[in-house]
Amino acid sequence: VSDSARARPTTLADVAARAGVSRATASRALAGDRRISAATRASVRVAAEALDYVPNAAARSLRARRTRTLGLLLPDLGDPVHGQVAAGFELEAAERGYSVVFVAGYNLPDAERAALTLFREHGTDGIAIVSSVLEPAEAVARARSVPIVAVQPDHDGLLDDPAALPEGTLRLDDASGVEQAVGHLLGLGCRDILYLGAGSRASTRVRCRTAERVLREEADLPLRAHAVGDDAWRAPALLPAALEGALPEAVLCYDDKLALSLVDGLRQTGVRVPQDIAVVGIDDIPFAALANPRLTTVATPTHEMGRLAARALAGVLAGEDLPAARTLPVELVVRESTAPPASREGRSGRLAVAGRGR
Amino acid sequence: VSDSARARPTTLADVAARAGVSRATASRALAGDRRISAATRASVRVAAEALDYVPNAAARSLRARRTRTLGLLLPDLGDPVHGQVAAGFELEAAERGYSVVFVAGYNLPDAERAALTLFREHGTDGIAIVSSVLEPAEAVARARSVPIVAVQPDHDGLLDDPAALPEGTLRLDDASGVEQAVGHLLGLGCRDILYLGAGSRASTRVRCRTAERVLREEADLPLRAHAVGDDAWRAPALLPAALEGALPEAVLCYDDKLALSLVDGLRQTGVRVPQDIAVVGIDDIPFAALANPRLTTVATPTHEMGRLAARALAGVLAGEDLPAARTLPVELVVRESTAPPASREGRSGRLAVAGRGR
DNA sequence: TTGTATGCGTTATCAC
DNA sequence: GTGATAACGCATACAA
Repeated sequence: VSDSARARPTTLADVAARAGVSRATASRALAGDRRISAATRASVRVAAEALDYVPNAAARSLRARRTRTLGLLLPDLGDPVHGQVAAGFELEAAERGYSVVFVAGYNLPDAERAALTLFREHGTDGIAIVSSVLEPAEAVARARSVPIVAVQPDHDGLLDDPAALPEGTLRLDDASGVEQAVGHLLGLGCRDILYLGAGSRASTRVRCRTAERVLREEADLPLRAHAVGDDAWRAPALLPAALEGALPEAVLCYDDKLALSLVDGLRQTGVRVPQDIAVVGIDDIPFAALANPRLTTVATPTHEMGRLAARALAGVLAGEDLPAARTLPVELVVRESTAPPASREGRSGRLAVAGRGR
Repeated sequence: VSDSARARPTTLADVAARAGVSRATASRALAGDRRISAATRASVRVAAEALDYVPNAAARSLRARRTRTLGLLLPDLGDPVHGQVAAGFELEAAERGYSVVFVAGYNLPDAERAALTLFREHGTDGIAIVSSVLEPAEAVARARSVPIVAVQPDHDGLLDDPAALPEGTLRLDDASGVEQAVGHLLGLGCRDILYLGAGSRASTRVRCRTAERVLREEADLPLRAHAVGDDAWRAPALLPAALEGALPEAVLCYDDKLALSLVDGLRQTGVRVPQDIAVVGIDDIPFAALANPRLTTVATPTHEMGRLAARALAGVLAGEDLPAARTLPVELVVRESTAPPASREGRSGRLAVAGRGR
């Protein structure tokens, strides 16, 4: 923190002076403008180097009317899934010369609105919203004609019309994931299946519906369902109670966090997975593969989804069209937490054992 | 994306015109300047509201020479620990009216340098660097007199002079954590202890040294040590080999990721934790508590550390002094992955059983 | 190929 | 209490 360091930062004018050219020429030279002679370009570059010149982004943005900045709104940076999306987004953005402003919205509509306003202030050239609870129409309106892509949206309208997604939307093939999971359980011979949801927003309800439909169509069986709070996974001991007393043969959980927590809660009550009950998660976070038993789950390309979001925005800003809404494939990974109920004669555990399957 | 939306955004001049005042007055009114009459302030506010005015951050920054933006440099947004730090940082920053630009540096010196240059371009008012491999002196120099705090630094100089940390540095009490962990293992009766490091940067070596010292001082025992790559935790099956053939009584791992992965790898080879070997991690990520066996680990206040970093920067920008380097307390959480070797008569497993303790 | 001049939207300095 | 005006640092339309 020396005095000289505190001095006024070097500007383009300084560089121009040192190179003996006008500011305009210096500007063009540093931009690599082919109209400037190679010799001049080189000397300007040398001067800039010597003075340790770094352009002022604010001034550039003000003049150029673009910031080379992207905004990313997501529920929570600390969440393993969203962290992964964020990492992919930042990586792709950086590779394309964009920096990223992150805002956490915690699934709060007002926080999300505030984030979009913040992006407007900062003049972000593009916006990605992950798992947003705002209706797409509102989000687009608030983006003020700045390109926006929705990643795995979670607004209520999803329930009414899942197909009506704006351009640029990126989502996981939840339906396929749930189908694969339920199909797997059915193949194992499970008939009494429960869906354990987290929260009551659209995404969990859509998954529940899909599970219900698949179970009905493929086996003419009813689905049991129960929902716990968004943070219920933090209290594993309370989770077995969500199984409604009667232990199902299998549980499909909203995500891996919940599944891993449920497995732990069950262990506390003496219920063994998969011997007494099968558990499936969704996401395939790294710890799903390290759990004991290793978790059977639906692998989702979260990092890639982040990259694709940034790539789509960079594409638009490079003059391309925003790609049509896209659904990314997911794949069931069968591990140890699921097994045929055949192996479950003499199930143990404090919970009552009662099949509700027909 | 209507044409009207694409139109030039409303500026302060528009607001001023609508309110029938000058731009200067409008600016002051919106800033809540007490010299402007309450009536005028109100009418300007109404006009701004009506026109949906949002100030232009670039223009403001250019003129005001501050951006109300903070830069956060960390190794990887997708990592559970750093994600937690990032979440805390963003939360505290937002509460204090700062937005955050994130850059991932992946422990690459050049990437970290580039990030600091980026922050300079953007004129961030403050900078936090998490787990940076740059020497503090270089980081401070590159910050160009912008306040900078180092969170849990990881530069090589740490090895020579752990005490020489610049103001504002925030770090975990690694020494205490390792002491508690080793003390716990010693108390359990473990004599043959191995430290399993990740990578070869300073932080893991410091932990190794501390473990060595504690073991020597408290029990006059030698420490075995082995290091695997930064990403070795992704391949659990390969980890047991790092135990050097002879199964130690206990393993202290660089972090929870590695510990959980090791436990999984051991399970594949038929070695039971904690019956055959005790495993301790560091961090207490959420999944440490959900593992089977639940992981004994050193809990670190990662989210809080992020908050403190943002708070320190906001404090400096509000005129306070940068707080002195601070070491945050950590606490051992004893769970299921550690047990007395007494219970280990007849250890099983494919690995040779050979104590090297005296 | 290079230079001159202007304006981006805001805040701050001065005057009234 | 309010208004005119300058300046922040850069990119670009226009001139040469």
